[in-house]
Amino acid sequence: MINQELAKIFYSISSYLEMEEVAFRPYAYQKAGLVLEVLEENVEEIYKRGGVKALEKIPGVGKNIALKIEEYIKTGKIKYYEKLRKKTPIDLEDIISVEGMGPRKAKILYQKLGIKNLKDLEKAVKAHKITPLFGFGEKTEKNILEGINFLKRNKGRFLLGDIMPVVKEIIGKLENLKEVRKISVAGSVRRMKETIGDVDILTVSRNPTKVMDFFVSLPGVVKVWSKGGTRSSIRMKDDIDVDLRVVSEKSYGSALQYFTGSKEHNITTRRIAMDRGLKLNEYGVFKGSKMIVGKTEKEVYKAIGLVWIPPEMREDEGEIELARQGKLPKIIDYNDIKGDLHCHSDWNGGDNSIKEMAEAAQEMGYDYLGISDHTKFLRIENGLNEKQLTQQRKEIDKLNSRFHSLSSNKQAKFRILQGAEVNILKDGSVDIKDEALKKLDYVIAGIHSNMKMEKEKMTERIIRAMRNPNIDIISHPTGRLIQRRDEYLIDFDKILKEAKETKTILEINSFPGRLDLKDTYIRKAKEAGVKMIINTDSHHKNHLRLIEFGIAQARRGWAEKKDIINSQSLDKLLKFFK
DNA sequence: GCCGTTTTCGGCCCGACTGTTTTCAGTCG
Repeated sequence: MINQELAKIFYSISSYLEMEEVAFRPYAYQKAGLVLEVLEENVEEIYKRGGVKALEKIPGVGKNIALKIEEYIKTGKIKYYEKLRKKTPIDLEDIISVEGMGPRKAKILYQKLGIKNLKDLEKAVKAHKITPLFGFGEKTEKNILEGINFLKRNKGRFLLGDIMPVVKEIIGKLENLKEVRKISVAGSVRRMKETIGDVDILTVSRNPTKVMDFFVSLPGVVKVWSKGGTRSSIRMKDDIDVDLRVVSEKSYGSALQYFTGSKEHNITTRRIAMDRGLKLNEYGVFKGSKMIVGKTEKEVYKAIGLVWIPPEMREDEGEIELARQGKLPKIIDYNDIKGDLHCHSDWNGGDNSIKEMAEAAQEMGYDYLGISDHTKFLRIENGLNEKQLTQQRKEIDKLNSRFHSLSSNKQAKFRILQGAEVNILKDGSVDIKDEALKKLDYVIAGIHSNMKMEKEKMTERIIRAMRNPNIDIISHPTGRLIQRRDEYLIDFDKILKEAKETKTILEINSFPGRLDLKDTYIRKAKEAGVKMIINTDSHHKNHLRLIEFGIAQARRGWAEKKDIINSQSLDKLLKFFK
């Protein structure tokens, strides 16, 4: 967790420096933040092993930043950062989280109007105080207000991808206590919702007091809301609230069912219990005052005439009726994915070489990996042109023949595919010539510009791309960024119809801030018979693990193995491409 | 502030879009 804390601080320093119009240094801090965010080894351990010198070995970390990491490890603070914040005492991170606001504008608003936080900003905008300022017009006023409203709608919720590492760490520590007999996360985390309000953990223990003592003194606890024998509530760093409940072993299953929710799912299951003359609550299933079952979820569901329902499906969207009929779809499993086809390498935006990415994919047990680097329209990502794609093909061929000569069966079977993530331009054409596209194993197309088009035009734009006989996959099809940007205006039904006709595959992007397609669209796609692929959009080998969140989203959308093309073997996968 | 088959200084961070500025600055990917 300390790596992520430092990453956040370095990002923030980068913003402050940008505000002060310092050249290049913001980029250096940004880079350090990026690297730390995905670094496998804890910086504390690196420091313990080799001091500042070892820290300097981390790419993007030089002497200065290494010393700052050391300072943070020793004191929990970075003086340089404190100084920057004191100099311009505003909630910069909050203010620039408003779409369209950046460090420069934040500085002007602070200097001219004394705006320090979102509240000040909202007040000033509503009083039309910013329009008279140089560089701020009516549209800016409107955009800022919209941005603030967007943030407000999503306040207090965290991305599942940000919460999960914290949850895993806490559960890992509690599991190691010999007093803990059973433990599981419940609530929206267990249902793998894309955003999370707070974390609920359930446990069974013979010594609740000891477990609670341990819980409230975990590292990273900033506040103890309450501490009791059966329930304690804490706030962790980054304002994440965590509840721990100790329940009795005989009620563990019903408690888990009750606290996993969703509320709507529980209302319906309780009604079903009532219809059968039973009562269902967090302590068990009761007939009169006699408890029938409660130890496991499976027997709880069975007692009210249902088969066990995967947590991701528990939203009362029809799953209960299917469970009653024994007709629940067999949704895709977390182990079903055989390869990842949306990955970037150091040929442009990524951090790792094709070889490193391939080795990481092999470690995950994959059979294949697709490299799909950005193409030339995206200059910042150093997008590849036709000639560079040909060169990249040579490298991939070389790596593949090297894998084939290896003795281990699994490795010899492994294959790297060459794709590309081309850009769908304003008119629906793409930025790479057809002859070059034909030479690739598959082609992903995505929108990375002009996102504010009218609904009809945007839909037409995507449809034209899907009709291109070389384009196989549409990446992040709706363009949303959770809590940051709405999806673009599209007629999704029309897109599904065209995808089906042109045999174009829609991506489920696993990045925690995207999850695009989202669950409800996945279900629609499945019902329309449109094939999907779960990809990570990795820019670093460690991102490959994010596949978990894409699979979770697919499960929430009831997708089965047959709906997801990269649950298939390489031979079968290749048949899906045009 | 980092980095180095161009090694201890000089380069890195580009181009489109937006809003508003009549010639460009800030934001975003």
